[in-house]
Amino acid sequence: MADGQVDPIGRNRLMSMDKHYDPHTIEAKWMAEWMKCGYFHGDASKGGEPFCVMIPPPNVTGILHMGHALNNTIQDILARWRRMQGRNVVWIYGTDHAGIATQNVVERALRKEGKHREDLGREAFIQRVWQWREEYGNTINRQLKCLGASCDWERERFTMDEGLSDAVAEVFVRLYNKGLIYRANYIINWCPRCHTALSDEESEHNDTAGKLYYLRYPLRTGMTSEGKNYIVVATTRPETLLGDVAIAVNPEDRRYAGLDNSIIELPILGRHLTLIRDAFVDPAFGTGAVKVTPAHDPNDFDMGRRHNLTPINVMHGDGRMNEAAGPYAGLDRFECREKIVADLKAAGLVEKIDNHQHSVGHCYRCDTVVEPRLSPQWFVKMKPLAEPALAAVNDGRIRFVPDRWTKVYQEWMENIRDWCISRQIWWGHRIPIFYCNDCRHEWAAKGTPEWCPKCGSKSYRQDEDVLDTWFSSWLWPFSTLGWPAQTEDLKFYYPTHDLVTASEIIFFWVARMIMAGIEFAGDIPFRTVYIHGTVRDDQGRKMSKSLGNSIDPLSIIESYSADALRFSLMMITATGQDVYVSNEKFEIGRNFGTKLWNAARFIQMNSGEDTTITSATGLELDRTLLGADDRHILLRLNAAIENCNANLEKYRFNDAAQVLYEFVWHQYCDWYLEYAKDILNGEDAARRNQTLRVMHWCLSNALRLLHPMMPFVTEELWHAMGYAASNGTIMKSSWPVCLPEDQLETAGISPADSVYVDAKHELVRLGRQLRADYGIVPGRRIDYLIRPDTTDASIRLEADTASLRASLRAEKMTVDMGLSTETAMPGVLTPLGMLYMPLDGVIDLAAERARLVSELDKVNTHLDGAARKLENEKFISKAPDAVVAQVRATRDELLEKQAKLQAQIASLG
RNA sequence: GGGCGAUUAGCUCAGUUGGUUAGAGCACUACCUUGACAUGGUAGGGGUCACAGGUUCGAAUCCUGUAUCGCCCA
Repeated sequence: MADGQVDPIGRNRLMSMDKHYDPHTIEAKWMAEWMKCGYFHGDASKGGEPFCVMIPPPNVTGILHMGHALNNTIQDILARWRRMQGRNVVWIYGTDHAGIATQNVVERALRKEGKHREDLGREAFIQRVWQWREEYGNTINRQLKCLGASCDWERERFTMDEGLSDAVAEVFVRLYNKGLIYRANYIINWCPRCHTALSDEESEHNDTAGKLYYLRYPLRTGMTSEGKNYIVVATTRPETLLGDVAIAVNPEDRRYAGLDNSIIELPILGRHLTLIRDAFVDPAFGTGAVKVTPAHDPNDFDMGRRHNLTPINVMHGDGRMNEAAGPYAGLDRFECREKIVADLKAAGLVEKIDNHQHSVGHCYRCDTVVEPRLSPQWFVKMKPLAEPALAAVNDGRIRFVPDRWTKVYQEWMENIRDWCISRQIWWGHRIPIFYCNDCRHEWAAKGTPEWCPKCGSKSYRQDEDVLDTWFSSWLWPFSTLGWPAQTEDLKFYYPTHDLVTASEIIFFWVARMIMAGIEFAGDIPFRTVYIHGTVRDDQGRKMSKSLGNSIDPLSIIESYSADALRFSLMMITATGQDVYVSNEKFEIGRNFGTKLWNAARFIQMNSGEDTTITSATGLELDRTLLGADDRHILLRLNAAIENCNANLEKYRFNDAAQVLYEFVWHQYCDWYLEYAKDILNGEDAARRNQTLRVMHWCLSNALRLLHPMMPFVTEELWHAMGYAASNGTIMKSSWPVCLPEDQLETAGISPADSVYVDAKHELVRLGRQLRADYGIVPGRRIDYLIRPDTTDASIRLEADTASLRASLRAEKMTVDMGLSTETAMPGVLTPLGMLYMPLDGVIDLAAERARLVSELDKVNTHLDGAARKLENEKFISKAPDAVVAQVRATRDELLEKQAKLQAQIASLG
């Protein structure tokens, strides 16, 4: 509003609108207004048809990046669209506590004070994290509001909330009692920096340039087939040799025959190793002999178990070598590697060192090289949970969009491995396992037990570890709705509808939610999983802090508006494909917003004070007052509504955006408003009034269709144009539906109108081209002659001469079927007939002929193609009749064109 | 090593079960300050659909192979 006030009644229409839409104050104003009015709030008790979306909870340490902008724009479109369709919508927002990441952040802050978390102790440290969360943990919440996200902010949840923590404990106890949670000494991914175990999914494998060291292990007894008194093993991590317990070769490998009982000496430490034979060893890799270090390599761990070997752990949790490393104790693992290689070289035990590209696990939170480590951890047995979750996708109860992700999911589910859920950190849900100090009993319980359930002792302790953050996230779809209590919300909104997320967390999150939903809430957590692409820079690189190629969505909002950000993202993001963004791409949305704004401004300038015209609730049509373009734009609007809906139903947001862009800009603004100018400036008040009604009707529908993508400018215009009179907000307006057949019929609107006007537009374009070809300055008014092909065309064109004159800037427009051109003049073939431009001056016959001949060439080429097809008997007999008929029609049309062009060329003499 | 995806105009991408003359936005060229909009208008130029085979009356579209790039898993 001009005065910056919200006008709930909507009659306070803009008297003057700026040429340029200024989003800043307007966006903030409407977000505040919507929240104040509670429009985003979902209430189960109001019933109706539910629609529920769960936000992928952003990390509490997170700030909004382009990936969030894309992800949440899509969710917001779904939420706003369904809300306008009358569904009872709730979009749940919240954050997860991001155990490792958050602890890292707070530890970093402590370090600046020269402190370590151990200095504070567990309780005080956790207090400190809560404090941090209070202060900084709300950033993304504010940022999402800048984006316009219509989350139900009243329901904000946090994975460390009391309710969600209760759900976590409940689930742990149930699984434990069911025998699906177990503790085992197992080789896991260990982050020496974060000092904790990681799940397989949290260890990211990157191709890394490393070295392959070929080391000689002396033989105490025996000799290789080549007569050597040592065995050469290849390894990428020589420091782990300190933990070697054997040498392994493939059972089929002839090279090492006869060495089975030999004694092999471990370099440096001098330990005696034996040779084992295991099919796991690839004879083609390295020398075909590998060192076996069960405490430091998952494959070696498995081999060790198969051969009853005792693992030797040579490293501390922080990546330094321990006492078992002998002379290297205390060294960091990478220092140790250098030192050990130097020592081996000095001892003549290094055969060679090759460059070697290999895949190395890195901590997904801090990028430190992960160290496989043997340690006692808690695991969830996944097979029993995976089976029903796999079935839910296989039988179509849950659908992935795009479909190809189904296979990725199936693959992972079918080969699922147990989930390591314990983390050796402090920030998170502490594992609810208790150990009795007296009778050694171990049990799982919610809350704080009073005594040991077995012996009654009050002396017990709780497990020190906390749970993986995903152990709370996998419960998100129902824990946020109150589970384990059977709340009204849970009954009404669960199962939820659409889950919108990125492919990176299909395993981490999506798959596990499906398992948890079925296991604990008794039903699938959602019906559709829409997987969108990754946001990349304009060179296709992932956006990252280290590359410095990130584009901050807030700076885009600042310079282009949230609507522009949202609409641009939708325009350029093909379903499920990665999206390349650059600053300039956001001009699409900004320019479109300006176009929309100015269209509205134009209408408003022409509307006067008659508020009945501007009603958005119904359209009165009088067939005697409708021109062809009025009828045409109403048909186009119907098509836009239909296509927009169809595309939204299919999650084809870019197509939906394109449909609206095309309708508003190219149909409504380029053609319809231009056509309307003539009527608006005309004398016929009734006609003027009818056209204004159509103009408003189309705009009000376009605003509603656009609202899910561009919530702010559409709401502003909704009020500015007076459409808010009945309901106060576009959010509560009804989602557009097509004008029904009978109303179209009553108004005399038929598909033929659409065909005719499209043809007329083509005629106008060709007429303008003729002007341009002859260098007629835009301001000059000239005459045109049309010789229509058919009586129908003639009648329609006859009735339309005013509009044709206006679009072609013509002085006189003659429509005459019997037109004969005695004098040579420029002419062009149009879908409705020949269009001539009689010029006062002499025409350039040669140039005109060349123009027509080139046109004729094109026609001939296509004619040849069509003719060739029709001469082909196989085509006639095998192609569907409809296709053959189509080609015949095309051929006939081209023949007609050919004849006309030849006649025109002949007329030039 | 296994799987998935991509390769179409200078750039970024559409092209939905094979069927008129392969589309859009940006960029480019020319003209235009016209009473909504220069964040604009009008018109225009620009593509051997990565390559090689195959299936078909007909292939950007289906199949096989090759190349390049990217992602996931091991």
